[in-house]
Amino acid sequence: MLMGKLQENSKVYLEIVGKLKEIIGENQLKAGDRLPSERDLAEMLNAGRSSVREALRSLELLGLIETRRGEGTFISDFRNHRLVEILSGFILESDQAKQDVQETKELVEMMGIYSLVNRNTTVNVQDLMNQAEEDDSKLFESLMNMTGNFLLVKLWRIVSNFEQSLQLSKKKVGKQVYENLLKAINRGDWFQAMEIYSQSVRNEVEL
Amino acid sequence: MLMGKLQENSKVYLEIVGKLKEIIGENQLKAGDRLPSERDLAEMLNAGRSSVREALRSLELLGLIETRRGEGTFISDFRNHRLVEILSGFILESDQAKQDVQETKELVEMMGIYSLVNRNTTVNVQDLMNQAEEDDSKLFESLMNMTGNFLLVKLWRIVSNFEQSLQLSKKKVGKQVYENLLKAINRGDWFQAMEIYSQSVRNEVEL
DNA sequence: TCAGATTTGTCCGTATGTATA
DNA sequence: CTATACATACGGACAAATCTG
Repeated sequence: MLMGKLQENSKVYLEIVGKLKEIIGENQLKAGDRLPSERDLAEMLNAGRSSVREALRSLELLGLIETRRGEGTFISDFRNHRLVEILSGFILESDQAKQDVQETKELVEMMGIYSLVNRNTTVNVQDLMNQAEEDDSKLFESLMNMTGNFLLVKLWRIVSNFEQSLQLSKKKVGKQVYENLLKAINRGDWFQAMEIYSQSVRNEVEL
Repeated sequence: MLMGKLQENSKVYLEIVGKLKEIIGENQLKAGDRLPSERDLAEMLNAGRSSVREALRSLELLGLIETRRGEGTFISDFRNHRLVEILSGFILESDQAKQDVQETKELVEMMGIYSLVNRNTTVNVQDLMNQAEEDDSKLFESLMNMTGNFLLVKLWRIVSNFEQSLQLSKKKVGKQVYENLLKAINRGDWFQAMEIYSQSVRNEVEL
């Protein structure tokens, strides 16, 4: 029956989701690594194959794993979750949710900027400006990476993917703004950096 | 076999997820409304009950629907989706991101403070100080709630819970510090507010 | 209180498509 | 080509919870 705790209110497939999380963490499984087969998992966790499948499907929809018929189940890269399209289809009618997504992304970006200044990071202005030529997102992804805070990087990716799938209108930002922002970071002037971001990069959120 | 399109590479449960979205849309189903039973859905969509369950479970894990034994399956408030919790749970469990947890929590708190100032929020100093008496976390949870940004609140809860489970040592912060912080927020002086937080509340992070 | 119907929860058996050695 | 391993999918069976009359 697979009873994780004393009083188990949770359902078997939820317990399995938790177990899978532990398995991934303990074995340090990375993207591309293979999970045990459904039957092995069912035996390991003392549960039915259907319950295992329900757990695996749930995680597959989230984009955390990928199952290929005849091969097995594999950890996928968090960046590849097509979950956002599915979820955004459901929450599309909620303007509040959209607004939260955009605002959160902007807050995460501000966190990154603050973190960079706080660590006295010197950024390569020229390189980053070239990346901004292609796509504004590239610039911020690089900035997030430079913080060295992986959690922040992953949070940014999630929210950024979400924002793109929601097709929110984005403000057009001039090159000069970014250059000033980067220079402020290099000067260690976080007050100025935050001002620039807040006033020139952020999208206005009507209150 | 349920073939939605001509050549379908997609799996049955994914088609069912799509169909469910249509059913919800066409019938204008709102939070609390009941979906057809699993067996009815299986018959309607010409699929097996197991496949229907896989689809329903996936949506349940996301927090988009809720199933209750003996009753049925019901639409949830989409604002309560659990995307962030689930993804973050896996990210935190897997990566060595644990070292980033504390920093990220502090960044989230700073962004919350920034958001409050940015929205010209006036906080009730006395109430919040009382909450801080019990537990410092209470104070910040209330502050995050006041931002009105659901995602930010969720992020804070996740990171905060995880930080507690890591049993990190926390700095002891005096009452006067919090009072000054709250007053700075009410003055709209975010520079001062951030300085107070940064210097007196944050734990030093060795670089 | 009670009995019967409905619904989800869980597991199992079987058949099949696919990839690999 | 064969054999094995694996996911995909369906349907049956029974348990447990809930609802209805």
